[in-house]
Amino acid sequence: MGNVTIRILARHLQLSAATVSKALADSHEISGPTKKRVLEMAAALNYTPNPYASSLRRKKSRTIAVILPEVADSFFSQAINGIEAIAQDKGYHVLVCLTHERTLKEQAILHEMLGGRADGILISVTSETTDPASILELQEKGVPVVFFDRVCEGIDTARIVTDDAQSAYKATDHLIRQGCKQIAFLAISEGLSISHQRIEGYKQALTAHGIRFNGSDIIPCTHDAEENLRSLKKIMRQQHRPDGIIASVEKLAVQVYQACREENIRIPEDIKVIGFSNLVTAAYLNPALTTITQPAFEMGRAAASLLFKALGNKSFSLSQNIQVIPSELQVRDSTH
Amino acid sequence: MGNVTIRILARHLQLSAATVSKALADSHEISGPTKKRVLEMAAALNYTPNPYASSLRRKKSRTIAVILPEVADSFFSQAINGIEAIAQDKGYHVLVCLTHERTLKEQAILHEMLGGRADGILISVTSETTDPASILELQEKGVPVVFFDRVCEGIDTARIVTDDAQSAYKATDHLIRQGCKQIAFLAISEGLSISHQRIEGYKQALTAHGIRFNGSDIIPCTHDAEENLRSLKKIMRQQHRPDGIIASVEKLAVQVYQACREENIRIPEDIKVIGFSNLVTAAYLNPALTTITQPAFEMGRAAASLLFKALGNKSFSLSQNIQVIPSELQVRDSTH
DNA sequence: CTGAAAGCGCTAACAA
DNA sequence: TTGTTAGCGCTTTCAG
Repeated sequence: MGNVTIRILARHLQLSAATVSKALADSHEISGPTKKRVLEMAAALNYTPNPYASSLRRKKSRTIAVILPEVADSFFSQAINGIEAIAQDKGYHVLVCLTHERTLKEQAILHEMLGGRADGILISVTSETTDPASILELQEKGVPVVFFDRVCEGIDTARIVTDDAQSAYKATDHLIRQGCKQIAFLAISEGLSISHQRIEGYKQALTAHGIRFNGSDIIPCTHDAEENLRSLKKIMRQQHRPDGIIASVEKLAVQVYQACREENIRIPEDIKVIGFSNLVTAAYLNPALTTITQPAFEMGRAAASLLFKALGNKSFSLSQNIQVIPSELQVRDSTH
Repeated sequence: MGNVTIRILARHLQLSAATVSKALADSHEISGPTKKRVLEMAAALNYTPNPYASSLRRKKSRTIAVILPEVADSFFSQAINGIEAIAQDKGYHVLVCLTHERTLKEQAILHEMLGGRADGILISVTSETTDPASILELQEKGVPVVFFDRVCEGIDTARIVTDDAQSAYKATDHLIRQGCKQIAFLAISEGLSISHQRIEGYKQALTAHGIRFNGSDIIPCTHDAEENLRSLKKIMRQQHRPDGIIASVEKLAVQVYQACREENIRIPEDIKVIGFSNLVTAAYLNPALTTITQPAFEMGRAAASLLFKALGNKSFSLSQNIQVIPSELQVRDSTH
């Protein structure tokens, strides 16, 4: 490819490769005039460094990996935006790796990271993840790992989360105050800590209002939209249909609307709905959806910032570093 | 980091590094038993290859870069999902680079790519991009570039687009048939080919129906939501308010809803609205939004597939390779 | 079928 | 302040 390398630059300048390298790195060992000459020649020959040679030599990649279940919902999209913004600012690159909610894929990706592809990892685990082994392994290798949103128990590292339990409490409390007597909670994988937290908050709110918790009000949902829709519609047709629903993730909220429409159930008259969601369109839905809005962008930024702190300062400990960024209850028509 | 390298593996196995390398690559030069021994040892020592050493040596990174304006809307999110799916399948990694709609940032990223960070590029240009120079430069270096959605004129390479002109035609035609007499077209940067195409389709539909095109019905919009909202509200307050609106990108559709609400304009009674959008919630908006739905995921997949074809076969020419994946008009209440 | 040797492009000791 | 040298970990001739 006749690529221009540091050696070629050096030859043109009658300098050594080392000098050129240092000059490009703006090292204090190099004189002003030389730096200037080097920079000019680099521009003239359109020099671009080979990042992999540098990575190999320095044993750092200036790349972070973001490992996510999927990028097709508002939360993760917004989070990526936040992460990328910080990374770009620090001169880092962002590798996006999707697990498609599969632990196996996740483990494969994590294992691969042992090779040093990324200097640090931001991860939101799959809903199946239970085994922390591959993450521990990375940590032992000295690769900092920061969890955001979906954390994995059994690993002591930084976590950026939102106040899941409290938010669920607020949501439930709100529904009860709006007159709901039987509130269904649409849950994804119970293994997931956010799921667990949200369920806890839900239970506590029930208790606080003297309502007995009924296990069958927790509706386990899947990642199969069709399947969810079927179960939701079935619930809507029941004798004792719930009069309130909490959708613990964005997709489920949309599916509730769909189920209600297909079964001719009116929101909020027949059933009140609240969703954990970052939909920009929440206010314009029919009816406007009451949401627990998560600070996705901020969580992304916070997670990345923390990771870069760890990257910049080897003695900085991520351990026990838990940041809780509160979500916001935005009351709209679906719970009137 | 006491990392286990091919040399260490070799020492443990009493083999040479070359043999181990070949065995790991499943080379036909290596005997079955040896391969097996190597693989077992690799697993036992938890060997993970250093991707950068390999990249440096082979001059390919098994990485593609996706360069996008932003990832915060449904179209690009879905596209990334499609791209990542294919890339993962091919054993490639995906670097996501955001330009934040800035040409300068875009050029910097593109220029950096000359260093060989990625083997191929998928790009959807910013709305400001006019200068194809940095992209040409990459092509000259032999880095395949595939455009998707937002293409840049003046460069001969593969493009995955949707039928922008036709879609806009259909949208306009639909509004006219629904009785609209004055249709406003909310445009983003006119330099952008998709914008241009869509405006063309709009004009043609007007002409086909014998309606005179009025330049002031093209409303230029920005990336500043506040600003757009202000201009939209101003339009809503006009004497001769349009009775139909085409939002040429997703964000603008949402802003129209907002403006209408704040100005007490009823959709579809006072004004009919249609949006280019991939919102999963379109059907549940108030009123349900008539959309031109783009095949985002498919476009992502198609773009990635094409790129990998070029990557896999150096003699495969991306030139003149234009794939048009049609969008779909989904009629809903906002144009009734 | 296996191994020795060279080198991808860069950087970091160390010497001058 | 600049240069020499070695080597990051891997792959690829080429020789055995």
